[in-house]
Amino acid sequence: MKIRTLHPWDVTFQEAVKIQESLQSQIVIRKLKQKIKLVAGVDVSTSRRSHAVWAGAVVMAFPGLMMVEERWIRGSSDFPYVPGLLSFREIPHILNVLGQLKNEPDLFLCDGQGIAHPRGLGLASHLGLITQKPSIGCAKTRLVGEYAQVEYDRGSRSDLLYRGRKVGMVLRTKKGVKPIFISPGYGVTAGQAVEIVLKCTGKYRLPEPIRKAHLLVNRARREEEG
DNA sequence: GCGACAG
DNA sequence: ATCTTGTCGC
Repeated sequence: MKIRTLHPWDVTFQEAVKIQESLQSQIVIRKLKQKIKLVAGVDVSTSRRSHAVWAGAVVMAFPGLMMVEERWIRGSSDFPYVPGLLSFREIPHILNVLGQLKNEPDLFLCDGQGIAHPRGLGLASHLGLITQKPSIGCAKTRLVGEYAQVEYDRGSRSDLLYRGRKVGMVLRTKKGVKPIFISPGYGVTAGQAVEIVLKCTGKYRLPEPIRKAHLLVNRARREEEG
C-alpha cells in the first residue's frame, strides 16, 4: 500500500502539536466507500530497560476472522510516551511493519484513540490519514470526553462527548467486562466502527486482530530480551 | 496553581 | 506500557 510522507517524525513536542493541528482538517469521517474484506490489528510493545520497541500487524479476513498474515519488526524509539502524542512514538514503527505485509488491509484497528483526542488526531486517525485507509481507534481507557455509564450486556454503548461533539462510543464488548473506547479514525463512521468492532469480538474484551497483534509483539519481545 | 492524562 | 501472585466473581 502507499504510505505518504506528510511530515518528519523526529520533532519536538511543540512541533508535534503543530503538526497535529495542521493535519486535523484533513480527517474525513464518512461512511465506508469499500467493502471490508481484510482487517489489520496493529500494536506496539516497549521495553523498560532500553529504547527497543516491537511493532506487530495481524491481518485477518472479515468478517470470518481467519488468520491471513502476521508480521513483526523490532525498532528503537527516541520519542517518549506523552499523552496526546502517542502517534509520534508508535506510528514510525507501525509503518515499518506495514511495509512488510504482503496482503493490503482494507481497514486498521488500532490500540488507541481515533478522533477522540485533544486535537482530533489520535493514533488511529493519524495512521488512516497517512495510509488513506479506513481506521478505528480501540482504546482501553479514556483520553478525553464524557459519557454515561454503560449497561452490563455485550453491545451496550454510550456516546463519548467532547466539547459538545460526539467523538466516539464507549462500548461493552463482553458482559460484565470493562467497556472499551471506540472512535472513528478515518473514513468510517462511529456507528460502523462499533458494528465492525462487535463483529471482531466475542470471547474476549478486545477485537481479535488487536488482541492477536498484542500477543504477537509481547511474544517477540519476550523471546528477544528474555 | 491543580488535576487529568491513549500506550 | 511494564512489573508481578494470588485471588475473587461471572
